[in-house]
Amino acid sequence: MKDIDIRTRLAEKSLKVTPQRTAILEAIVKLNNHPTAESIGDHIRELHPNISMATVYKVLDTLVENGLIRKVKTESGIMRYDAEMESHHHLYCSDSDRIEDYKNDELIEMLENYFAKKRIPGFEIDDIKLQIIGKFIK
Amino acid sequence: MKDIDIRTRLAEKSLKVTPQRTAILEAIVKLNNHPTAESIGDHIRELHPNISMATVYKVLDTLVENGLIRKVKTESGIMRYDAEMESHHHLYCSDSDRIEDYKNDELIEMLENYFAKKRIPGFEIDDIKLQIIGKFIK
DNA sequence: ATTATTGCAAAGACTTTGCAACTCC
DNA sequence: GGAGTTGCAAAGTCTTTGCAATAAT
Repeated sequence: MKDIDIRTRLAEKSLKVTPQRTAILEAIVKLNNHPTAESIGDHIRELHPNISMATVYKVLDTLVENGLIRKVKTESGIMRYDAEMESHHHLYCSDSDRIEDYKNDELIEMLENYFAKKRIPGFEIDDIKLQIIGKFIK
Repeated sequence: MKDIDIRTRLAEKSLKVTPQRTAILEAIVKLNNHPTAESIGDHIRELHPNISMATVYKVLDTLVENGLIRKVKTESGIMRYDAEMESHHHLYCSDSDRIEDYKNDELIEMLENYFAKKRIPGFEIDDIKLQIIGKFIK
């Protein structure tokens, strides 16, 4: 995602294109590691030394509300953010705080087929997320 | 799980059987609703008016460490607790903070079979958790 | 008797809010 | 120009920590 795309994506949502917003969205895309608010702030502060964490949080909320990024929940309760908006799952390292995206259309399809046949009584499914916990091996 | 069982389960882990611990473990089992630390505290305070939240948190940590309960992560970042230790998944209500257990051995087996065949390169799976998001219908 | 646990108060981590100054459209 | 956004400081929420008093084995 290029700089121009980032500005476009903000504008498409009728969001004012500010340096803080472009920097934050760009950071999440570039870091590509499900960063925390804190690490986004640290990264941005190299170019925008004056950005405040309040702004980071406000912008993150705005981006989530507008469907430009997603929150990723963690065991520790610290929120992390992800610019990948397509349906995908997550690999969680059981030894560290590493989280990687895991895309697998076949798996998504298998689950959709399964739940199309086997309904859950009293429940209407919107989305399914897999948390795959394990170890990254070299 | 009866009172005697709760005391036994604590003792089996070489944990001292205190009124606070039995009350907290009993509350999680009885509430059966993935309570937060706060709602556990509120529930217990009816019988133990003096229990402190610090104790609630310490006991919850101890119970998690000893495998007697589990933490359930939520979108909001507030931790919730679950006394169900068998492998199971969760139904998350997209309109409220309701979370229900979802047990389905067939589904677990299907996923195990799938990942037995289809490995994830560079990753060794320990556990898989499904978060099924949707709406409870009456 | 020994060791672990409790409760209090205080601190900590992460996040949100109020508001005046400032920016973008 | 006007509505929306930023940054600061302060407050809020949830959770953890230190430590003396207390309770369990």
